[in-house]
Amino acid sequence: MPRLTKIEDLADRLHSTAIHLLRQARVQDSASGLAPARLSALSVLVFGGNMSLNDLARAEQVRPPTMSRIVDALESEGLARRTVNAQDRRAVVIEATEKGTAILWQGRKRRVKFLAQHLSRLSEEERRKIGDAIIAIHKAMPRQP
Amino acid sequence: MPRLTKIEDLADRLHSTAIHLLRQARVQDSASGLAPARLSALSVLVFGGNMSLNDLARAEQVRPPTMSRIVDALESEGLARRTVNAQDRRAVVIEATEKGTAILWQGRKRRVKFLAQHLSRLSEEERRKIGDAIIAIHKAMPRQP
DNA sequence: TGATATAGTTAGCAAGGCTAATTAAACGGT
DNA sequence: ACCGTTTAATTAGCCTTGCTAACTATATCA
Repeated sequence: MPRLTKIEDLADRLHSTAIHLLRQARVQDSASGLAPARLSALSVLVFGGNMSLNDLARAEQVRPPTMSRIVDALESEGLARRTVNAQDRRAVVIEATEKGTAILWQGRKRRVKFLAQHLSRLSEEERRKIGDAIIAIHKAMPRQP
Repeated sequence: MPRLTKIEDLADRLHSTAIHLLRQARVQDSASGLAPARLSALSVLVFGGNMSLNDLARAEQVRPPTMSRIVDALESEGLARRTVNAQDRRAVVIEATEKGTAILWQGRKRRVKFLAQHLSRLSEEERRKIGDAIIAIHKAMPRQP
């Protein structure tokens, strides 16, 4: 067993906690009837707005061919649509349809409600601590370019 | 836009923060040269100790056939081995090899070091807040049976 | 002993990750 | 104005990882 400094020990527990939390929240997603990568891409579209395929691939940390296929699936399910960008006719603009937006909001509500139910069992004080920690974590881990 | 209560707003931000944090940490994993599911299963073996295939599948929230194939891959890479359980000859005991254990520790160190580097930019006070929040989150989200 | 239950594997399918190669459009230097 | 280069997206083809259904082997128990 390697020796861990205090900060590394904190990092380790933070890491495990994040894994544990998302693993539980993810269970709610099956109710959407959408496969994980499709749900995640749709989420970026709904909350990030219309964007090109390359932008969407970058946001999801996958390669363009992978995203192209995911968008194919979303289109065939009527959840997103492609239009050509008039300024640059090589590029496409991908947008969520109304149906896609609605499905995504339902799923988001399920996840958030699930977490909120658990958080509601804590005291005001404990929830304040979590809020403080979120601010600190965002300070420590800046958005990637 | 739906109205969010304070608790749901906290849940939402907690959720996004966890996604963001793990997305960044995950980048470190490619250095291990191991596919994600294999790395994760190996991690359970190293930190959870030897166990049966069903136990390992349950721990990873996958079905036994999926885990059977992942263990096949780990075995063929010399990272884990199967032995028959002498008490119940239907069952197998899966254990990490020395090589598997070493590779896992290296990867874990990379992830933790990465997070620790970011956390080290915070004040003692901010890190204490994160530690407090981890305790509260564990209280709110109990381990699954 | 024989029916049933349990542990694991095999077979076959779908989703989602990749690289390499292709197509079409835009850009840029001469 | 042209031709070479770059860029956006897609196509083709591979691997990994998820699933269910069906099978084998062993254990359990009435």
